[in-house]
Amino acid sequence: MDDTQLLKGVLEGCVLAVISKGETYGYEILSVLIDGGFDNLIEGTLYPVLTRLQKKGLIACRMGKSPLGPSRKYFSITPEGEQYLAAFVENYTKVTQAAMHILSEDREKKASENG
Amino acid sequence: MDDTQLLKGVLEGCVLAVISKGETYGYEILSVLIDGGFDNLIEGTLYPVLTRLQKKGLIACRMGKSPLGPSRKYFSITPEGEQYLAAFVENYTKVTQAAMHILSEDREKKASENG
DNA sequence: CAAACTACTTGACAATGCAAAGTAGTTGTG
DNA sequence: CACAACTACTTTGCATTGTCAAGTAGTTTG
Repeated sequence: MDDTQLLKGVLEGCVLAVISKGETYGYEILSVLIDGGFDNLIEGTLYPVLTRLQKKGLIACRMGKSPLGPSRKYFSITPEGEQYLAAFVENYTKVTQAAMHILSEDREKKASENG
Repeated sequence: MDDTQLLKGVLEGCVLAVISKGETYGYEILSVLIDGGFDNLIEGTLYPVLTRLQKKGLIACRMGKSPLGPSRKYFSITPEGEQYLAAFVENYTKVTQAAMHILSEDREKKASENG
């Protein structure tokens, strides 16, 4: 079973949600999401998402030093981003409920028609 | 807000779920899904999904007369399809829970840091 | 034949995630 | 300095999938 398609779009919202909790940077977001259950997430997937969110004006970005390695790009959510996030959560909830409703309706009906 | 990306992959599972409830055909599946909350779903989206499911061996197909219009393609789920559907539901539930967890963690934390 | 409805098909397109590789700063070993 | 390991961000090429727009075709009504 391939999760890839199920992440489409959801990932963007989740990245935005992580940033909304406080200024953070790519590598940290990556580990938060992996810990949160997005096991197979890799840099090549995450960073383009950040670029897109920035282009849309949903997050702001500044360079900052790291105590450990190279400089980091710190991201924070914009007012537009917060609006978008709220709308996203609402929308995602609707889609998920529609899907879960269809996926969970008992399929026993069919079986009982045979008996 | 554009739902398009959120449908990726989910739609396939939902179509399979509808078929699993009993033999049916494209136009009917379309109306079931639209009634179920997938408002913007159109033929050009649904039929390719059916073709894919068939190619994967998850559904079987037979031609049958219609009491109204042209012949219909009736679909029914295969044993493989049922296995796939069960795995899909489990998987979708996991991804959804991970996403909802991240999306719903209170973002009040940030606000309270300001006050 | 024409119009309206049912039903399925197809081609061009855009968005997004993934794999794989690359660029670069920092720290530690020798 | 040379080399490796770790942190951190970037880029290229690709596959999958939903949408738009248009097309094909059977049935009924006039």
